[in-house]
This record gives sequence, structure tokens and C-alpha cells, in this order.
Amino acid sequence: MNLNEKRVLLGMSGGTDSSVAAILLQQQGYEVVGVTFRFWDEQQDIEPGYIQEARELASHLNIEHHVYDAREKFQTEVIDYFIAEYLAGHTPFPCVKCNNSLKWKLLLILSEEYQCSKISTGHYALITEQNSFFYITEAADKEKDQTFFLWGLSQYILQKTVFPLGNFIKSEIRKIAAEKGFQRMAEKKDSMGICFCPGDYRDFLKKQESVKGKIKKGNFTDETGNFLGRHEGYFFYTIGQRHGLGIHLNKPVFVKEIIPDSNKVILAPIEEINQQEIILENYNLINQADFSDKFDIFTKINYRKQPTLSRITILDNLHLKVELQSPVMAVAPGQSAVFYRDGKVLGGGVIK
RNA sequence: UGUCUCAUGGUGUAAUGGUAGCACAACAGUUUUUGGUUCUGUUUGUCUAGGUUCGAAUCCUGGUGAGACAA
Repeated sequence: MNLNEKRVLLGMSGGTDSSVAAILLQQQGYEVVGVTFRFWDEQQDIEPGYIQEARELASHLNIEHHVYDAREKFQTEVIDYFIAEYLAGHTPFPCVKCNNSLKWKLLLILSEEYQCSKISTGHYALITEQNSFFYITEAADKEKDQTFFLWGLSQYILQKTVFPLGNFIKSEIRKIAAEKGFQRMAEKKDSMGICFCPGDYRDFLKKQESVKGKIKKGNFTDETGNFLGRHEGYFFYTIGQRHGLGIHLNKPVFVKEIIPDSNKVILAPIEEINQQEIILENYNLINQADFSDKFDIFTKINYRKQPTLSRITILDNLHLKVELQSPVMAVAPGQSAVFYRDGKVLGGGVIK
């Protein structure tokens, strides 16, 4: 295959970040090819506005632009997964699932189709190379750092990936957009929430045909099985949840465990829901030599939480054990645990 | 039936005759490319009818209700 060294395929969402990424890549001398994925639309038949915005921007910057309709793949890889996970009593992480099983795979395939040697996105992250290994590395903007979502990318992908935003902070990115004359782009609000499920995920679940027949009220109990109240259906709750239980015990209680088989949700006071050992599955480690029997790895189980010093043990091809030096709360199956050291992502996995 | 104790938001409780406060829940906002967490704010109350007092959740009387003891 003949790939052009200076051609880069950039995922363009139509938002501020990926738009400025296009500008920065051009400044770095890349020939940018833009692709906008159509993952999910509120209205099926109308071309959504973000596609038009991306197309206009590409035209302004004089770059080649493609639209890729990935709606069917997104449905099976992300939305169906999302629903199945909740029905299994887990807490899905759709953004990680999308990155791992869809977005980057498509970027890779399309990059070859368009003869691009590099892949790029508007993520706030960096890539560093060390001992011939490529590591996702924390961005300069610690507030916006998105490395937590990218732990699953393979070496083959990382070696081809460029993150032009990693050395900038958000306000600088907005400034660049404004300076280049994209005022409206500069003022766009940050995206937030799950892209296919604006608002409360519970409302989304209630609308799904595959879920409707399964909504059954059940019992809240304490850890010893004592009845505490009634709930609306186990998959409307998530580990660590405190509010919205419709139950008052004169002290705060949190969801500790969800048992789909008996439609039971177990509640406990905060000190009972902390955990110091986590089992991960479907892990991805960049270099196993990074891991020792010492507590020298920082593990994050939420992208905004402080990392916790920990020790990682490989159990088998699928499973890892994470021992934490201090307990963390709301460890929910389906969520990600990500390992860091010196700002580098050493790997991660899905909480079992 | 007799004696005693108690009655404050949705729940649990605090306030010596002087601004009815706290916790939990609920609601709203904040934060956020996941869920949850956090943070901020808001709503809601003195069982009832009288009396004493400048002033009553607080003291007095009746009623209603709950609990304990007695039988």
C-alpha cells in the first residue's frame, strides 16, 4: 500500500476542537483529509447540522472532506452494548466502547483508503515514544485531559496517531479559532453527556423496545437482606448512586450492588461501598515490563477523580487484579480503570 | 378501664417563655465527551380548641392520636 507520508486523516465532528486540530495540522505541514462520522442522529432523515459545519470548515481550509455513515455500526457496537450492559446490571462506558471498537477502527480503515499515513483527532492528549513503545500521554490542559477514554488503542494505531491539541489549553484553542475567523466555532459550547442519549439515560432506556417489557419494580435491601423499600427496576440504578432512590433512612445510603436475577438493589452506608481490590477484564497493557510487584502505578476509575497508588497483577490473558493503596468508592462493573505513571497511560481495562 | 410519657417539614430530631435549626429525602443549578459521586441553592413543619403572657413549640385546661406500665 502506498501511503502519503504527509497526508493525515482527521476525524472532524464539527466542533471547536477538531476544527482547530485541522488548522494546527495544516500549520505543521500536513495535508489534511477530513472525515465526519455520522454515528447517530436525532432525526433519521435529515442531515444533521454538524456535518454541514464540518463540510463548510473543510471547504474554508481547502481540505478534502468525506462523510461516513456509521449509524448501523454505531447501533450494534455502542447502543446495543449500552442497553445490554444496563440489563446485565452493569454501568456501561459508551465513549470508551466507541473509541475501542468503532471510531479508531474506522479511522484506520479509511486512512488507508485515502492514502493517509497518519490518523488524528481533536482529543486533548499527547503521544510519546519510549523504548519503541507508544504511550498516550496527558495533555497540557489537565482540566480537559481525555487520556482516560483512550486506554484501549493498539500500538499499531498509536504509532500512526497525531494529537495536535495536546500542548494547548482550551482557551488557547478557542482563541485560535477566533483568530482564524471562525468566531462561531470559537464560542461553541463543549459537548457533554452521551451523544446518543441527551439527558437522563433512564429516559433513553425506557424508550427502547428491548427494555420496555423488562421494567419491573423490585426491592431495595441492606447488606443482610432486610427490606428497605421499593425500586423502579434494577437497571435504573448504578453503583455508588445516592440520590433518586426515593428512600430516606436519615443517613445517606448508596447503591452497593445490583443483582439482576432477583431484581434486587442493595444499599449501604458510604463506608461499606468502598473497595480496595478490583478485577479487570479485556485489559490492554502497552508494555508488561512497566508493571512490577510494587505499588507504583496510579489507577484512575473516573476521569475526574484523583488517581490512587496501586499494584497490578496479571491473572490470565483476560484478567488483571488491581490492589489499591487506599479504598475508592463506586467501583462499577463496566466502567474503566486506567493506569498512569509519569503522565503516561500504561494501560487499562474494564471493571468486572 | 386506671396511671404515666409523648405529639415539631415527607422521615428522624433540636430549640431554658424571645428569629423554629440540623440531618436524611425531594427539587433546581453547577461540574462533565460515560454512569455515579461532589458542590451550591430552594421548597415543605410546631396535632386540635381554648387560656395565661408584651411575647407560647415551650406554661395551663379540654379534645384527638401514639406508646409504656397496671389490671
